[in-house]
Amino acid sequence: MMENKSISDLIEAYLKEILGDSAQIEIRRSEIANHFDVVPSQINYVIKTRFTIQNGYLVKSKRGGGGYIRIERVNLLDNIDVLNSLIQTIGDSIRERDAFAIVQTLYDEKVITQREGDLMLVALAKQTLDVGNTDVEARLRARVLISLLNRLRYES
Amino acid sequence: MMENKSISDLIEAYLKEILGDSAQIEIRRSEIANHFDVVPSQINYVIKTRFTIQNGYLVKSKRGGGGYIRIERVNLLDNIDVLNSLIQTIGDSIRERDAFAIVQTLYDEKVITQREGDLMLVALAKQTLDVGNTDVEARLRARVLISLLNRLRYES
DNA sequence: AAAATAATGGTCAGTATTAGTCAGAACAAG
DNA sequence: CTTGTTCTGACTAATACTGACCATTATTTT
Repeated sequence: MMENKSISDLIEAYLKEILGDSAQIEIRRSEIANHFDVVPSQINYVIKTRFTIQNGYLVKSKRGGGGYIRIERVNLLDNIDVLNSLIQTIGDSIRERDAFAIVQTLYDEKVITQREGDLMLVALAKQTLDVGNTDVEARLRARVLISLLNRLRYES
Repeated sequence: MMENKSISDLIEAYLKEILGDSAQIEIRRSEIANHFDVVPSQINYVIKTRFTIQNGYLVKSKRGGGGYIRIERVNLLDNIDVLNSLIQTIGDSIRERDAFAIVQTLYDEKVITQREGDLMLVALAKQTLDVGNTDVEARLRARVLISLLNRLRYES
């Protein structure tokens, strides 16, 4: 077993080094690329493979003058099991009443507050998502609900 | 790491600084431009991108001798007129970035908590609402956002 | 008054400066 | 050799900045 780390590994370690105890860092893609003498897009590769939400990182960026890439460490919450099992029952399509039941479950399990639940209900309501096609609407609802559930897995 | 802000960011911060707790300020475009050593039209750029109604600001101006640009801070939900004009600018279609700006403003005004804002953001995100058609997506986003706003409006 | 001039701000298209995407080449492990 | 990972670069997208030209209002001159 060789100790030969890839450059991507070194970049990962470097970023985590300067992250240190900070909640977040802002870097310039070209600077990091320059520092390691690689093409800029490799920084995207490193971020995409090593700073995912599953690993507890949120990444945001801005282009143009004064642009940056911000890497933020987030706390993964411990309701993951509840959320995972709920996401599984959704599939790629869900009716309004079933979505509402899931929100109710979240509230019962104290994963969300009442107000958060109310906002979720509005976003999932037939009235809001109706696009004239019941199938499309149910798929859309599933996407919205899954996005919401995934967001509940962590906090910034 | 380093804070590499663009000049537009600095101008934005400066204007918000002198705005302070005041309801409004009146500036001279050429003065600000001079202060930061940029062309006057960049002030228009900063205002157009950072002091929109979505961001919670109303801007009026007058040309000619004694001309000025007035920047006024407004509350989105408290003021019926402001909310109506906001909903009007949303219309039946809105881009992700404009929707995000509105949610940010609601958070800044303490109308919603950070977590509520985060949930709203994912419900409005391109990733969530993308249905393969940009127009349909933007219309959906408008409906979701207006539903959420109305929910917040009639709650308090 | 009317006309000219001065003193403002507005618009828009073009350039500059960042980051993102994606397909494919290069490389490493089995 | 096969498969999965790393690395590259051409192309794309988003944001910032600039300057020439336009529009509006106030002031001065005739």
